[in-house]
This record gives sequence, C-alpha cells and structure tokens, in this order.
Amino acid sequence: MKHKITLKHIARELDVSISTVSKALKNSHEISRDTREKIQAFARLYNFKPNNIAVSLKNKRTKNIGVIIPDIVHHFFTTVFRGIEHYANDKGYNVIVCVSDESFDKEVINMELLANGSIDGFIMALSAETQERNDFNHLKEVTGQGIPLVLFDRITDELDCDKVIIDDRAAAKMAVESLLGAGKNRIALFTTQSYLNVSAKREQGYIQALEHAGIPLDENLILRLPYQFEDESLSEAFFLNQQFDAVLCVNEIFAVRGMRIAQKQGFRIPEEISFIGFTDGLLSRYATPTLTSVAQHGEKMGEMAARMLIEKVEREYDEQDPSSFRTEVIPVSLIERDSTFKKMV
Amino acid sequence: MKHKITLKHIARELDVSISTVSKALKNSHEISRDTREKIQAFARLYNFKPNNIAVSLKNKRTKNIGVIIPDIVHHFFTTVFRGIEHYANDKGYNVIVCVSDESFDKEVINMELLANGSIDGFIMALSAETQERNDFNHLKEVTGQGIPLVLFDRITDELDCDKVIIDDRAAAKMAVESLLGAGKNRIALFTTQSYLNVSAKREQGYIQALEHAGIPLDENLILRLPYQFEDESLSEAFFLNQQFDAVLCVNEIFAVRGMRIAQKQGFRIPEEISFIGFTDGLLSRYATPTLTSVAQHGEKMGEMAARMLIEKVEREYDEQDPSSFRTEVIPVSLIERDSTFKKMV
DNA sequence: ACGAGCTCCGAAATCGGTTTCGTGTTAATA
DNA sequence: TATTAACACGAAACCGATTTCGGAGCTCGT
Repeated sequence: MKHKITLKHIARELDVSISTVSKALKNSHEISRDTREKIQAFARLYNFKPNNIAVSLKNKRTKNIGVIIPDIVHHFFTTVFRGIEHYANDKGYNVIVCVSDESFDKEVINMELLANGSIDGFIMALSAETQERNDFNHLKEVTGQGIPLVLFDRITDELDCDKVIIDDRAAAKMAVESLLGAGKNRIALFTTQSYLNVSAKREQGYIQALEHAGIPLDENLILRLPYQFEDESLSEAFFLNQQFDAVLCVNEIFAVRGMRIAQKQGFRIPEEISFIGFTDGLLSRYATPTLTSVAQHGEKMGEMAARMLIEKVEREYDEQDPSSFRTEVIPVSLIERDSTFKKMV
Repeated sequence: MKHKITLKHIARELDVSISTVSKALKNSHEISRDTREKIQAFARLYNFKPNNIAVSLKNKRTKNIGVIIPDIVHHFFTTVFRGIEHYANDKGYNVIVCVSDESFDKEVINMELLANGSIDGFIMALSAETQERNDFNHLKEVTGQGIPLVLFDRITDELDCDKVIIDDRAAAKMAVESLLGAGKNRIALFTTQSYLNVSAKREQGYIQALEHAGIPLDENLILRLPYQFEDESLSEAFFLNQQFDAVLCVNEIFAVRGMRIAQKQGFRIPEEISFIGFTDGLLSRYATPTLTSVAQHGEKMGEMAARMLIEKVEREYDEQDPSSFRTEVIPVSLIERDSTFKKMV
C-alpha cells in the first residue's frame, strides 16, 4: 500500500523546498521555467493531488455543502437533492447529506456537527418536529456564526435567510380552479392531520379558490388523514356518503389511494369524481388512471437553492449585505392526465 | 458575527498554554482538577467545539464516508442510502453523496476528488457505463491507496473488496417458481436492453427455474425494453399475440406499465395474466391491482455495507488481513399482492 | 565600483488541533 | 541533606498545504 504523495516528498526528492514545490505547481512565475517544469513533471508522474483537508484548513473553505432533509425515501426531496447535487458538483462542491427523520433532535445534532468546520453552508428543509415546536435556535446559532443558510420548501418566517419555495397556496388555487373550469363544483380536500406548513398553505389556496368562485366552504368536504395511515376505513366512509365530484389531494399517495377506493366503490374517474394530486412522481405517471398532478419542479428548486448558497459562500465577508436575503418562488405547473378532464376552452 | 472560538483563544484568556487546554478538555489527568474544571467551564460557557478539519488533518481520519450511486431519484438506491446514513450516523460518521448519473467519467472524477483526503472509505454501486466498459482502474487506484471500498448491488468480480448483494438469480428463480406453483406455465420475462449485471442475473434465475421445471426456454417470451422508454408499441404488440399467462419483470415500472397495457387489452389480472416485479416500492404498493414483487430490503443492504466499511476503516492497518474480503448476501422476500394468486398449498 | 533592481528560491508563519517529551516544583524517601 | 518520584504544565513537532517576506546572486546603469 503506497502512501499518498505530499509536497514534502516531492521537495525531498528533487532537493528543493516545500514552498518552491507549492509555487511551481501553481505555475507561479516566481519559479524559473526549468524548475517549474521539472517539478510539474515529477508531480504528474507520481499523480500528486493536494490533500483536501490540508487545503481546507488553510483556506477555511471546505468546498462542501451540508444538506439536511427530513426524509430521503421521498420523491420530492430526492428531486430537489438531485438539483442541488448537479449544480454543486458543477461548481466543484461536494454534498454532505443528513437525514433528520422529521426529528428535531437529529436536526440539531447534525447541524452542530457539520457546523464545526465541515461545510461552508447549509441547505435544508425543516423537520416536522421543528416546525411544530417553532424552535429555531440551532439555525440562528449557525447563521450567527456567519454560515450561510438556504431554506427550501419547509421554511419559516422566523428566520432571516435565503429561501426557495413554491407558491403552495397559488398552486392549490390553480388546481381547484382547473376543476371548477371543468364543471366540477363540489370539490373535496384530502390533507394531512399533522401540522405541516405546506399542507396548511395548500388548504388556504383551496379555500380561496372556492371563495372566489362564490362557493361556500363545506368543512365536511375536508378529510384529514394521518401522514402514513394503514387503516382505510376513514376514507372509505368518506366516499360512501359521497357528496363531491372532485378531490384535491395534498400528495400523490392520498390521491392514488383515494382513486383506488373510489373505483372499488364503482365510481368512474374522472366522470363522476376527478382527482388532482401534488408531487408529480412515479405514482402520478403510472397510476390507473394516470393522475393529474401539480409538478413542483424539485430539481429547479434544488438548483436555485444551491446557486443562492454558493453565491453567498463565495462572496467575501466585507461584501456581505445583511439585508440581501431573497425568497425565490419556483413556478409550478399542472400536469394534466386522465384523472381529470382536459380543461374546457 | 462572532468568530468561532479556538483553543488559542481559551489559552490566551485563561493564561495557560494551548496544550494544557487541549488536555484539560480531554480530561487528561495530567492536568490538575482545578485547572481542568476552570478550562472546561470556560469552554462550555463559550460553547467550544473542536474544529473538525483540524482534527481530521491531525488524525488522518475524516469520519466521512463517500457514497457514489448512479441515481438518487430511484427508490431502491434511496432505501439503501437510508440504511447507510442511519448506520453511519449512529457511528458518528457523515455521508458525502455523489451521483454518477450512470456515467463513467463522473464516477472517476468524483472518486478522485473524494479520495484526496475527504473521506475514509467508499460505498458504491457501479454506473451502467462502468459496467459496460469493464474498466475499474479508478477503483483499483483507490483500493491501492489503502482506502476501504464496499460495493453493493451493481458489483463486479474483477475487484477484490467487500461486497453486498442480493441473490438476484435465486430471487428470480423463486419468483418464477411461485408462478409455476400457482399453475402458470407460460411465463414471460420483461427485462432491460442495456447491459446491467442485475438484469442478467435475474434472467439466469428465470431460465434456471424453467429448466428445473422441465419447461423449454422460449426466446419469444423474453421482451427486452430500453431502460426509459416512451413508445409503448413494442410491449403492446407483445401482448397482442399473447402466448403467456404470467410475466416476471426486472423492475416495478416495467410491471406496472405491462399491467396497464394488459388491462387495456382486456386481460384480467391475475386470472389471465399474473405479474411479478422487482423492487418493492411505492408503485408496487399502490398500483392497480397491487403488484406482487420481490423486496430487496435496500435498507438492510445499506446498513450492512456501512457496517462492513466502518469495520475496515476502524481496524488498524497492521491488523488488516488482505484476504478478508467478504461478500454478504441479503435475503430477499416475495411480497404477495393482488397481481398473482396466493401460492397454492 | 557601487547601488539599484531583477530573478529565483527558502525559511517560517499560519490554519487549529493532538501528542510527545522535557522541565520546574513540591513532597516523600533514604 | 541528598535523591527521587509524582505532579502540573509548557514548548515544540506534527498533520499538509499556502503565502509572506527576506536574501542571495546577478546584471545593468552611472
């Protein structure tokens, strides 16, 4: 097992100083052409690459960015992650991922660990627990130390930092309006029980769309389901005394499960009941019928987040404008498939 | 923006030497109780945490592991990743992820970058291109430097290192046998065109199961599809002159798309055609009908890979036994759902 | 001939820790 | 009283790079 070669080895071998080697490899014209070429040839021969850790220590820049997400086995988060990874890699950054598992404590521990020099900045989506507790001290700690932070999707107003979101409210509104446009007017909502910012915003959009259309809100048309539920009796009952002709679901899974139950009970989709889901993932594409769904363009979101973070990281401190925090909104689009009618013209 | 506190600051403030501070914080009994407590109190007060980079440089251990996978928006890989992340985090390791995008070049670049000190070891699944080219010099380079490597799922025999796989051949065999057991005997195979080790092994298992049952192999019952295909005419034609009563698919998507076409053409599932897929993901659970599928237990695989890697990383060099490379096989299981009959007893 | 100004290179500080080894002080022992 | 050992601490090397600063040797101009 050959040890990795270092500047010191090269210096000793060629009988020059370490500084000379370092400069020669950076093509400093402070070193004569002769010496430079000799050193570079030698370095190439032995495949010398500077040690990342040493460089990081010296530069106080790791070229690593930390990404903390609640879950990785989750289509939306992985698409965002892909966007981050692509952009970051392009810019020469590596990505360290931590999964908070929706736990406040894990989020805190992971952040504190990474904040001690391992990364140049954070990109994250808050865990459900963090959102519930409304405790953001670990985040403030980090930004207080001058570490750039970009929040995406699961954000909070309590924090001054860059943010990337989709306009969940507007997206839900758009979805509902497309249903209204197709002649539906008893529109139900399947949402989560637990408190998630995004669900809340989607509910607002749903309500607003109805208001605008002059349709009174009927609380009986809102079904609140646990995030991961086994028992389907709740939703089955909901369909039994069906009072609606369309359903907006805050995620794909609710939509697909809803469609299955509806079909089992003999409803035709979309004729009797239309369905729209959020998150345009595999399920939407391959469900039967295929599911009309709000595409959140996670990859674009990830790219944007990475771009914003790296911009901040690479700006010198003295150029930092403390009031320069931006919130970017990634446009959504409605992917129309067979669970709804094409919009009437 | 307060700067992070260092040993030097503490030393200056308490008028002791840096070494004393370092030792006191490690509770070295070389330092008097008095001084120790004073220093520890001060450190706690200012929330001192040693700089990871500096520690890494000194120890030549980063407590980071590098994970290189072909794709992240992919259910199986994310479950494996989750297993890795959980185990690694438990052991105090962080995970740096790189996505090769099935590209040989990206794989090489990412590995070379990380190998220069950023990580203590690699866990990876080979990209499709790497498998096709059969070029593993970048991997040999890395293991040659003494960096531990664990391969999972997409592996190769050309490399001496730890490996974690599922027995794809046996799994396919088991799946086919369950179909045979249910009275099916014209069993088709939907597999990928491109050369992937795992597809090849699954095909072997398919063939063996038929052989054992004394059923002659009919090449016409094997449909080879592009990895991501748009045009469904191939598979539609395949169903038109249907000669089979069951299909084994090398992934979920092929299965779900197959089921859709079959249903569109009026076949009843599983009565007329049964389906079994690989990868027990969301699609299997929520397809209509729900899909019987081979669960690969990616999370267990990831855990095992992480365990093997960290064991190697933490073993001292002199204890290294070069011939100690293991290949662990993670057992699969057949999750039976509505796309097949329950096995006859 | 002497100082100015190049060219080319090395010593040493630095990043922030860990660790070895040496040393001064004090107390115990012969 | 001299010897020794235990105790408490600091100096310095080290990990592997980057970078500042200074100096040696040479050429050139006056």
